[in-house]
Amino acid sequence: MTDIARPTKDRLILAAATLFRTRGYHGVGLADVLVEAKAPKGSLYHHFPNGKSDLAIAAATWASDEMLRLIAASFDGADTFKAGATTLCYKLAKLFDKTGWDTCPIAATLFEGPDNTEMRTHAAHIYEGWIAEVLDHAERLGLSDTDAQSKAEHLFVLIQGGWMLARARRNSDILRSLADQL
Amino acid sequence: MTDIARPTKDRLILAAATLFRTRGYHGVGLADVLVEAKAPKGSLYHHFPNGKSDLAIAAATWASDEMLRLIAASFDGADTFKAGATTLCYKLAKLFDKTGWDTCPIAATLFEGPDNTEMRTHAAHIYEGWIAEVLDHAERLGLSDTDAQSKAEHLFVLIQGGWMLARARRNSDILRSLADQL
DNA sequence: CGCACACTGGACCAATCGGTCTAGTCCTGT
DNA sequence: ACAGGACTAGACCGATTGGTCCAGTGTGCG
Repeated sequence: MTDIARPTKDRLILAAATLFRTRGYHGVGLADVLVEAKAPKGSLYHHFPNGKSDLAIAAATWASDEMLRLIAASFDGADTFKAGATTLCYKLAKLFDKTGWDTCPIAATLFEGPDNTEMRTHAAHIYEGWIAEVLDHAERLGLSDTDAQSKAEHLFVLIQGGWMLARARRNSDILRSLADQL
Repeated sequence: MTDIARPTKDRLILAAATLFRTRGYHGVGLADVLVEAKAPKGSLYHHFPNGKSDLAIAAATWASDEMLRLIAASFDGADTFKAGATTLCYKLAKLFDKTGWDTCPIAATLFEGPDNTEMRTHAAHIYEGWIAEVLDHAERLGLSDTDAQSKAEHLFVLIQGGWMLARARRNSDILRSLADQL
């Protein structure tokens, strides 16, 4: 609730994002997070009064912000939609190789949690945010409204599905070939 | 190990498949499965000596077989690859509406589990099986080898990503529009 | 100085986790 | 009839789970 994010809080979010991404919401115990973040339990419940679910939402939001930056960085210097999309796919392939074989952080963190409605709507909100970001760039690059919406959704679908196949194969090649399908 | 699958074993597999699909491997306790399957714990460990992980693999295999049947049913009466793929997408959309908003059963069951190498390789094997099944139909319908491989992978990616977006939106429309992208 | 408050540290808790074990029941072949 | 294995039934176990609680600690402000 304070204006400045504190180191401990950040460490918790980062640790949670990393762990949830690789092992899923239920697959990670608070103990794991606390060890990874080098923080005591008291701190966790100070910063996130609702405990694990609060932490999950914060972690997912953080991961989403990273993705939005990645999208922006890919499309900002692009002349065409396809060029931007291709750059994004290649950046994601690189990220995949670097971070290893994890799931989409949002799906791992929010979809799988308790029936918690808040989590699911937050996940949907995040995904629509990604599509909206792509859509903005698509329109800026000259696509018609309906075409832009369709293209943005299509890119989202390709990336999600491609990431999953890359994960199963432990090989990022498929991600790089995604742009050919646009 | 017997030749005939017994009702109790089937009930366990079915219950596990359903629960893992909706809440993920770690999100489901054995107690949940046993209640759903109306079976005691002794039966579970009789049929699946390695417990939860055995059960997960059996559930994933069962789910995969269902998917293979769905693919076959979609392509068997089709004249073109695109027609078969379209039918498959529509069948999946119907399935989505019927079963509700779950994840891909394989991903939910096997990806998220313990570091267990067996589980992950089994998941990869299952996915390649789906792609191979589509690939067979693609070649039968006249596509060249390389084209067929690419098309089969592309369809897999579209379906996985589309299902995820459908889940977030709780709306299967996107699945029906997938075939336009082929 | 000393008060207030944000934050840390970790002991502690009930509940639940996956898994083990054994006694009992059922069915089948002889 | 009876032996023996397949299967059921559930009590029980130690470990771990998410969560609570409070005594301390540091720091900034009066």
